[in-house]
Amino acid sequence: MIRSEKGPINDMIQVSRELNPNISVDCVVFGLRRNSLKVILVERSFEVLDGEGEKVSDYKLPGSLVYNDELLDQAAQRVMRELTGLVNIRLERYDILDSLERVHKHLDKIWLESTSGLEINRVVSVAFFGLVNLESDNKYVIDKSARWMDLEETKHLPFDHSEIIQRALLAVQESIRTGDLIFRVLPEKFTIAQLQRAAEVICGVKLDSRNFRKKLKKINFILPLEEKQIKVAHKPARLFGFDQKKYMESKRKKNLF
Amino acid sequence: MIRSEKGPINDMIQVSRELNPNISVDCVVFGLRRNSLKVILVERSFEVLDGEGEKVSDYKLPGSLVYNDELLDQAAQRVMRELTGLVNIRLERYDILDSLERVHKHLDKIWLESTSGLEINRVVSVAFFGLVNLESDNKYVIDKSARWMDLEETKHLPFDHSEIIQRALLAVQESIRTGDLIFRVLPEKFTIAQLQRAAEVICGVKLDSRNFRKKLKKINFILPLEEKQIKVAHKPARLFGFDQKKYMESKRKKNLF
DNA sequence: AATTCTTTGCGTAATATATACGCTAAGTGA
DNA sequence: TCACTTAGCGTATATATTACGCAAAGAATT
Repeated sequence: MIRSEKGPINDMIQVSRELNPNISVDCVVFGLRRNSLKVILVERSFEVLDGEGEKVSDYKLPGSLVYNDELLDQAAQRVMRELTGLVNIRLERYDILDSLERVHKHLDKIWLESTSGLEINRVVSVAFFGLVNLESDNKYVIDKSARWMDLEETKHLPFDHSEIIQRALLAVQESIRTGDLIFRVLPEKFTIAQLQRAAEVICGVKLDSRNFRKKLKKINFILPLEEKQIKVAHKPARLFGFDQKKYMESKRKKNLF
Repeated sequence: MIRSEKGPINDMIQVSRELNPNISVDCVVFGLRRNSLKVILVERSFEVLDGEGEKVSDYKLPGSLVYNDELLDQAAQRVMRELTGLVNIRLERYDILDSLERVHKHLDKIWLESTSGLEINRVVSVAFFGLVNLESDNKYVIDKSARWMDLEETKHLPFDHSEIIQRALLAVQESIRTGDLIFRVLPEKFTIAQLQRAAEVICGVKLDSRNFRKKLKKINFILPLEEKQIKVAHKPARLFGFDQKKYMESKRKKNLF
């Protein structure tokens, strides 16, 4: 029926572990560049052996069925490791996809069945998002079969993956506003301008640097350090740090009505 | 092994539909009373037939495995209909429970297996919350095997249901702040005081009525009507309405940084 | 009919937060 | 030394938030 050329999922089936045919995870990992947002996709390249031997080669989100003895978070980490080579990306659940027509395209169904070795009838997928900085020291070099893709190139993906990405972007933007997500794409010591640029690119807005600075000064989990930038062709900026503990405390307070 | 006395889940298995042994839903439906919040639980009453024939009778959240041809939202509605008699409760997903130890108590496992007729190894559960007004005209009369329970009585439930309820309460409070949830527990035409009391009970706070009124006046999807209360032993209050369309529009705008 | 009671609903003043934008300071590189 | 760029402070204005005083409107009571 199908022959997988370098089917990534085939490689990850280990003896004595059972994939659950009903539960999967999909990961939407955004990569921040200076002026754009990328998303990581993996190649799906296979040949349909019935009929005319149609060759298919396209890209999809990294995802997989979940092992029966595996937590969803673990499955998401495994997917990233096995399909892209990235480890320890912080991932968060933001959605559950349960439509009965998720695997409605014939090609998608036979691909899934052949790579898993299971009969697939119903797959409920848990969606995760993540965010990394592609300009940082950690270069996030990924496997050959994976690619950092422009968001514009993700309009026509297999399954419901285009839709998943759209919703992930909204979830990331929301987390930037209210959470600590933005500090994950900053170096440990960062300048206010770096923080601002990251927020601007991810949320697609332009902010006034003077007011932005003012606002940050009264956030108590962003602490000014004694260090400054060096060797920059302008006034060197002060470096700041993110205080995890104080962040956790300030999270508790909620403004009700 | 087990004999179910009036096992509610037994009654709902229909011919020709298959329950999926890996996916379940659990529903946390809060009921608003004048001064307290209740939550709906269903009776679990059965007799273990091995050993000493231990009798068990306790309460749990309404929940069920999901049919293979059923959406999660449909499953949640079915659960409420079949286990409590309530229909058309608005329910929202707020969590996924995937721990491997969810069904760690022996009693819970044999109960689940006997009522479903399936071997249970791994159940990932999707949690829903809902909110209804128990003081409204619609009395929300529920089946005999279900009960509106005080939150304080839900500390030691089977499975991980106590924890699920705690998290549901936080999700409801958050939705009250930002969403339209509160309008579902109000009559179509309501006074500002009614809205305030609902918010106070659900969120557990006390608010200044004069400032509360001021705040609501500039929310453009809460429209003042020409009607007033009658036959109340005090100055009659103006009635207000909720404008779904305007609410949807105002939802789009987000304040970024 | 006058009085009392309760809740509505407007107003005001003090304080805090947000926004727009001017201007100087501090480095590197020419 | 000068030009250039970004950092970082200040100020003025508008908008929100909070605390609280008080009159108005109906029903119930006297």
